[in-house]
Amino acid sequence: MPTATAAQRRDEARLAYNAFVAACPTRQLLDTLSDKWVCLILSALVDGPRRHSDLARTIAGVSQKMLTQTLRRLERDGLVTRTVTPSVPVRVEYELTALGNDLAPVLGAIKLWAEAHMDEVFAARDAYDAT
Amino acid sequence: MPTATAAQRRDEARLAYNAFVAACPTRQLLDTLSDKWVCLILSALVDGPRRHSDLARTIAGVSQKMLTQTLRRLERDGLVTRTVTPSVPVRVEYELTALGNDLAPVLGAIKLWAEAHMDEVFAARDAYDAT
DNA sequence: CCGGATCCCGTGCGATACTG
DNA sequence: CAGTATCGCACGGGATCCGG
Repeated sequence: MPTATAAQRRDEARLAYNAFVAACPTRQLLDTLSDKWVCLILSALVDGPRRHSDLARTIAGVSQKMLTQTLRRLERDGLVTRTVTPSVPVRVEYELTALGNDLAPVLGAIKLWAEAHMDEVFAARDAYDAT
Repeated sequence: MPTATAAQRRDEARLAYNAFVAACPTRQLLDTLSDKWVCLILSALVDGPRRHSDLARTIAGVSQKMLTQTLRRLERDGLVTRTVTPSVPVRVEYELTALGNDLAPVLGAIKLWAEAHMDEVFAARDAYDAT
C-alpha cells in the first residue's frame, strides 16, 4: 500500500498517542497547552504579529516574567516565532507559526466559551452555594 | 440573600465579558477551564456517566485528591452532576450536564490537537534545542 | 472496599529590582 | 523596551489516614 489516506494516518496518530496514558508525552503537551496564559497569548496573536510590550498591555495582569517564560515555551514548541530587530530601542515581535495558527482557534474557543457561558456558570454556583 | 448577589452579578454582565481584562470574572473561569484534569475528566465523561474509581482508572496518573477536587469544582460550576447511590459499597456517579456537554468537545479538541500534532512539536523542540 | 478528608512538602508564580 | 535575577509565599498535588 503506497499511500495511506489522511483519515488513516489520523487514526494511527490517535492510537499512538493517548493523553489518558500517564506516560504518554501528549500528557505533558496537554498540560502546557492547558494554561490560561497560553490561551490568552495565542488569542492575542491571531490578528497578526505583536510586540512584547504590546502583548503585556493587551493581556492585562500578566507578569512580565510569565509573559517571557510562556513565549519562550511557545517558541520552543514551534507555535510562535520571535523576531528581533536590532534598532534602538530593540524591537521584538512575536508571530504565530503555521502550527500556532492551527492551534490558536482551538484555544480561542475556550476563551469564547468562558465569555459566552459566564452567566450560566454563575447561576450554577449560586444554586450550589445556596444548598 | 442570594437574589441580591445574582442581581449584582447580572449588573456586571451588562458589560461585555472579556477575558483579556484582568478583573473580568471570565479570567478566573478561563483559568479553571485551562486545566489538564478538567480537560481529561470532561473528555472521559462524554461517553456517559462514570464512577469515581472508573474515572481514576481511565485517567491514569490522577490522584484521587485532584480527581475529587476537580469534580467538585465542575459540579459547582454546573458542568457535571454528582449522584450518590447509598448502597454497600457506596456508588458515586458523575455525569455531564447540558452545559458540560456543550463544553466537553471544546476541551476535547485540545486533547485531540495535542495527540495529533505531537510529532511536529517534537520536531520544533529538537530544532530549537539544537540551536 | 469505595470515596473523601487531612497533612505536608516542593514547585512555581508574582513582585521587585537590575542589565544591555 | 526586552530580558534576567532573586526571594518569599501561596498553592498544587502526592502520601496517608478516616468514615461507612
